[in-house]
Amino acid sequence: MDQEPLHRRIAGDIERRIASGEWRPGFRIPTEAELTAEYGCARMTVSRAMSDLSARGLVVRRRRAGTVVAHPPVHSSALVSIPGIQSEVEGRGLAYSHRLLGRIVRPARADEGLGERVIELETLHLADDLPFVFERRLISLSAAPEAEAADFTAQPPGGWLLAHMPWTEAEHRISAVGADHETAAGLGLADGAPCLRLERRTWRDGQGVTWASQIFPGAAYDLVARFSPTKG
Amino acid sequence: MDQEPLHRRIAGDIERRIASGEWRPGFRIPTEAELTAEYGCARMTVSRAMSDLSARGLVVRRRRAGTVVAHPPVHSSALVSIPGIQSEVEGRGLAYSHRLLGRIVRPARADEGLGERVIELETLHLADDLPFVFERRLISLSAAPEAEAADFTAQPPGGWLLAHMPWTEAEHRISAVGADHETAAGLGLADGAPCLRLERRTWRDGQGVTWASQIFPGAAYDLVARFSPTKG
DNA sequence: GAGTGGTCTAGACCACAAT
DNA sequence: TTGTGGTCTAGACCACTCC
Repeated sequence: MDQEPLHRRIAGDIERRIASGEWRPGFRIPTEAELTAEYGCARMTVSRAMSDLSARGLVVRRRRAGTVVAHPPVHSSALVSIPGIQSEVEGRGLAYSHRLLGRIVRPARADEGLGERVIELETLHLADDLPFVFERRLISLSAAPEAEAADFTAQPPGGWLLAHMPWTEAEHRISAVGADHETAAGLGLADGAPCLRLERRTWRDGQGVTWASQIFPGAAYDLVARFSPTKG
Repeated sequence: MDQEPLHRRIAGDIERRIASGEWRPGFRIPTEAELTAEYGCARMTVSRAMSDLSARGLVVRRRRAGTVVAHPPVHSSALVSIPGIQSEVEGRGLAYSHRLLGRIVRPARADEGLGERVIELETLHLADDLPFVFERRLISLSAAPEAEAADFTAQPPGGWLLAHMPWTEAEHRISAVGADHETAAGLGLADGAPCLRLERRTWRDGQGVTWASQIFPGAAYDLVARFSPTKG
């Protein structure tokens, strides 16, 4: 009967009226006192429902002014799923494999933000033995000294890092580039073919751990982002 | 002194210990009862702090088992900011303008999911009078009949829609493409130059409203996504 | 069975902003 | 001034699930 908590029922009722267009952006929602009376519950229960809606950006609450339905964002944000390559490949029902193309250890440049020494790796990721992603990666040996002894032919760098150095902060940059000669050769494309580049930087406790540039053939790959203000 | 609510101070304290690595993934956090004693407050206050952390994915809570620090996601998601072009341009301190290059009204194709008739628009967006984005857009005249009479030379289609048909659901697709001849001409690029394509579909209450394909010069544009499990 | 989180109550005081 | 949300209390009962 009563599985759904009351605060979620209240939030859901309001959400439905917003989604259906019955309550348009700018519409002033009943006050907590009114909703408390309507549902016959304590004010804190209504308050929790409204706080949840507010946290999800569906409504805007201001003291004295009351609660109004939010306007859809001009600068909208959407959750984009940043794929782990291996799980991405396997999720498509293909066999994942990888080849380590290059590995050197060298001093880090100051602008790399990765400490004193880095290991520099080039990896080709394959799906059913066909090239899928060309990856260049730097790993900070200050942050992850164990990386110097790791066998990156057995485990790709991304997987190794996930297991050994979980990050606490990440930044991704998505851009379009033409494949340079080396990348084009690795992926079997024409020089200059449009590719999606995903750059990823991660930190652990403020210290730079790794930088990676992953290049996907443009024709074969999409990032999809969904945003639904009414569905979290 | 006491501006910060107690529940946020509690959440912040815990967050800091997770971010610093003091409490690693899997670590079992003190129970609500223990935290209640530690902070000398009511249990609901602690509960709210922990619920917030849980909603943000920093911790996982299970009855009887207690609350543990969450493992970082394998398949991570990040919030990517999807720009409104005008605000993007103005945010860079440049002057925004636009030119309507084409406009026709025609029957919709079934696979477009936009009702019976659509208006098809081609718009060039400029920053300081230099081409910045080439946009192709379809607007459903079933969902937005007023669009047929709108003056899209005065207001760009995106801005008009935001004002007249706020969406409730959106999907974005990010990919890399080579500029076709028309796009290249519009943006002043060589044919086939790598570009970032942002496709956007929006719905209002389940009904398709618009589809847009916005093409950014690859060299001039990045989408940035940040993810920080410790900072929301 | 007992420890844990999930929800809810019926109050209270305070901060803020519109009037 | 006063209406509104923001926070907090000190309890309570319940639902899980591990032991």
